[in-house]
Amino acid sequence: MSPMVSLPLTTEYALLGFLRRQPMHGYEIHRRLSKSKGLGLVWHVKQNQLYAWLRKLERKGYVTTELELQENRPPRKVFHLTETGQRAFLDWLESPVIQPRRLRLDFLAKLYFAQSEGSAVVAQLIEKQREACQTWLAEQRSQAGAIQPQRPYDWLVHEFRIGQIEAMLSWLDRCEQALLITPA
Amino acid sequence: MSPMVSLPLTTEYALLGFLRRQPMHGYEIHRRLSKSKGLGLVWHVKQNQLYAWLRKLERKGYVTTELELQENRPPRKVFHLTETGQRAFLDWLESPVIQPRRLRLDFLAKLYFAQSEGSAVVAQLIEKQREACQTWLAEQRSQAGAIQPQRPYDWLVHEFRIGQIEAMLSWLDRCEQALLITPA
DNA sequence: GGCCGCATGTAATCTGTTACATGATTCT
DNA sequence: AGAATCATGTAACAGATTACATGCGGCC
Repeated sequence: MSPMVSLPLTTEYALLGFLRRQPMHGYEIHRRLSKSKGLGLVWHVKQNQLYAWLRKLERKGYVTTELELQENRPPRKVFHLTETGQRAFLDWLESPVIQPRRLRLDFLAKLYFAQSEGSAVVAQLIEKQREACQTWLAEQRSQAGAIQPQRPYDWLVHEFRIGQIEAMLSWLDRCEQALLITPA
Repeated sequence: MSPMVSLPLTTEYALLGFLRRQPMHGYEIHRRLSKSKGLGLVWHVKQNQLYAWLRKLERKGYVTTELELQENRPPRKVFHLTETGQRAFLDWLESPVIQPRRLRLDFLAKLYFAQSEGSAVVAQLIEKQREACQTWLAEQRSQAGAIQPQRPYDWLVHEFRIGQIEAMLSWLDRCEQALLITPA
């Protein structure tokens, strides 16, 4: 079902997503992420950590490197996505996030890359995530309902989560409208 | 303004909050946090990390320890809050969180401990946090408004944040009603 | 002359997780 | 007999952050 080798973090998948569009060197990836547009709005990486991740992706076989020599400039290490890397990325891209707090970074990153894959991928991602949100919502509502009135704090904790998830659900509707009803 | 010695994490302040109510040993703190009631709903700590933090708090002078010997049981290391520790805790308790994502853990923890300090503290904490939320909201709205229609993704990112912050604001109203209008 | 951009990295430090160690007692 | 509870910890590893290193070229 899921890939053998586990990459727990979004960060690494997001790097694969960048390399899927076109082979790139680390500095260039960092330059793009530093703009506050697109994924740069959501995801911030320190330069040296970026290089560390790229080396790790190479070690794991998700990318290969090619040295591009330049005159009067340091050589570039250009990273290319492998078949394995592509499969890992697409598996990640198509699965919804499994914790509400993961919407803020992980889901927004998935949505960003899904746009390049066409509206069918976007539509499916949104729909799967909506289902996950509805499951969380039902769970939190049932827990909130089971709380005795002597425990207002416990009730408020669940109410907080319920409010956040409800906001996610109506935002997912907005996503559909903005990305699917009006095709760019 | 803020305390000299920096404790960046909530976790440590929350420990101070526990010890403010009564001196306690590590195992007991862990036992209470393991119940899914009160702060245990929000904050989960691994046992060995808990011990690590308590040692750190002692090193920093926020707590002192006293060994409580028992028959047929391992001795307990009982932690007492110092003056310094108390001041650090109260400073933390009264300040709102400065990033929206900090509501989920940090603010809920502050609110939990504020309850023991009386309704004036609760009321002030909620009010300060409301103001912070309104500032964030205005900021996100102005950024969302400045986006060109060719960039629906960027707009959605801000819309996501706006929705989350709005939900926080109406939840803060619910907090006032649940904790202040109907006094426990 | 000094700083910024290009392009890559190493080293040290901090925080957190996992797994393991101890050793007595009480529960099943 | 084996597991769970009490009570504390160590050791090893994973992740991220900070600071520092290199070395050339162009700009002010």
